[in-house]
Amino acid sequence: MSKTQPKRNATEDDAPTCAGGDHDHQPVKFDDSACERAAAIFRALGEPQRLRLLIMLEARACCVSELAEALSEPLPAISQRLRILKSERIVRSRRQGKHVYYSLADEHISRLVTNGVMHAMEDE
Amino acid sequence: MSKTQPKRNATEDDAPTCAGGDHDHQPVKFDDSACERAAAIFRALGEPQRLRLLIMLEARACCVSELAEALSEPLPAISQRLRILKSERIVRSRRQGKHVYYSLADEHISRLVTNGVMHAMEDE
DNA sequence: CATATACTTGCACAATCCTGCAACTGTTAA
DNA sequence: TTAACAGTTGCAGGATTGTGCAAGTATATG
Repeated sequence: MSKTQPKRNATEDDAPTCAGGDHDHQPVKFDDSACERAAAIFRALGEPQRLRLLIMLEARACCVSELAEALSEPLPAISQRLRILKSERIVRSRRQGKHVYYSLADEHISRLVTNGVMHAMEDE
Repeated sequence: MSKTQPKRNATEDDAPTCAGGDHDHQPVKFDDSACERAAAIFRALGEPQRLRLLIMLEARACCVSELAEALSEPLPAISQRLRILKSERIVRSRRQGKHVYYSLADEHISRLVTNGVMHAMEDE
């Protein structure tokens, strides 16, 4: 046994969350794929342009041209970003006439966005 | 005036969050730099390896070798990732003897991580 | 002081991702 | 059906980023 770790006590329950084992009676229960999925969501949120889109959508559903005009950016760029957000199920789209309205997928996402921005505004 | 947008009503309060203007009496108040900062945080969370680190740190503070052993990865790799997380003030480090203990920076981050993973586990 | 442990940093390679433009699809109106 | 509007998709640069290994720093121990 390598003595790299400081070894708090001699018992064996040393891996509280995500060691290599497959015991699932831990306080924070999560599996490997959930971790990857969560990271994918965070990555999608991790870009100023996309995040700004989401902040607008948090207020209300918008169509693509609305977003493009509000942000002063070409329409294909907006569409592309929405596509990425949709592929992660962060936004959903519904067609209405010749417009496509985008909105946040659920309350969970909404809270995630809000919390992130709140945190960013607080400590800097 | 271009009639690209569907124009819900004729009033002028059409930009609820982040239009180009500089009026700050809106429901969701946030400025440009906050958006970029928030994105930077999300981006840091947006990688499975780093996220896994954070999930471990959510349970308790760990030193680098602990994390390296638990995740079966070379120590420099862990250190590198922690460096990135620290540069975004997502984790903080405190030295204790010959070990350096890392922990989440604050409750806000902890909640962000938890919410993200929870969401990921729910709908897939 | 010299050595071992614990961790950090630098650098180069590879992969991934964002962007912009052009072409294409779908919907409404004449 | 044709034309105009709304949005999507494909593709090729260019930039950013993750990874691995080697070398460097810092702290404790003999």
